[in-house]
Amino acid sequence: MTTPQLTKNQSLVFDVLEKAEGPLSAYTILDKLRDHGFRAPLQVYRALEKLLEYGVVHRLESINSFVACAHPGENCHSHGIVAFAICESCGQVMEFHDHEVDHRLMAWVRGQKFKPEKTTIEIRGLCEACAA
Amino acid sequence: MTTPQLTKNQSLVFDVLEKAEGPLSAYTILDKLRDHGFRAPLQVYRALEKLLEYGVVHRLESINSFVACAHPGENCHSHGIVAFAICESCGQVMEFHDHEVDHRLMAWVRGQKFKPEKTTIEIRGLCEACAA
DNA sequence: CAATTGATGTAATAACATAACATTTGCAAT
DNA sequence: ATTGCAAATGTTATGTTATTACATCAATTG
Repeated sequence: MTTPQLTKNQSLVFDVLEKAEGPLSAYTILDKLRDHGFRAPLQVYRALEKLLEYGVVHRLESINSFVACAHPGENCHSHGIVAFAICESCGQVMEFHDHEVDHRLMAWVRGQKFKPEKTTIEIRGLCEACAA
Repeated sequence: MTTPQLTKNQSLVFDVLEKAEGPLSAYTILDKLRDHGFRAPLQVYRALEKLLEYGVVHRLESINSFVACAHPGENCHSHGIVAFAICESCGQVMEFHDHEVDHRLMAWVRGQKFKPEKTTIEIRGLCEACAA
């Protein structure tokens, strides 16, 4: 499954996220795109919806923000569950994957006959630089 | 660390959550407590803040809702990372703990010298009954 | 060209959360 | 008992995040 050609709005939103230092809220993205004609939140949310679907952007549930996938070119959906470490001081996000974690979680849900659709793993804390 | 005596508002909020079938939003809790004199969101959020601190209530980040801890009497904070399976159809929540998952995640953050404060693991999908 | 589909534009509103400030309550120290 | 403090509460207003509803536009296809 490859990423389709992005539309104009999708490209604009994606570019903003890619150039950002860290995660951005939808409204922050909106503000950054006012000059490009964006006027309403929905323009951002609709683009984000597609970008999430394509796996090129992640949503950070615990901080209501969005971040470009750390694996440009690859399809993140194929890496198993994505985990994030989010620095509460500087906002920097580290993305990682751990197959053993995936395996344990999936073993648990299988035991419950639970059918997983979307899994969130987010660790909030302080990055090395900020903890010092 | 034992749970202190709850205040009036804290007790009211906690009782609502305990009697609920599943997670509730802060505003749903507010509505259920109008008869008991609640008028403003802050009354709910302030109580929730304490209940979260005491570990008797959990916040589900991915659905902006709150749920009573599944281990009444025990202190949930001592169980390590709490994970949730949330049924998107019926809203039911299952709470579980997996020490191996904790171990893997903590090993990863240690490697990054990241200092974790709060970790979220939420699996959304369909429970056995709803998947049928 | 008509019909369908997906993308976009716009306004309004819903849902979630906090800031700021005033007041009250519980309780320890004197 | 009274003072002083910390925690809890009450209230209004506002800030932030997300969606509904409806109109329009563009590309594709039968």
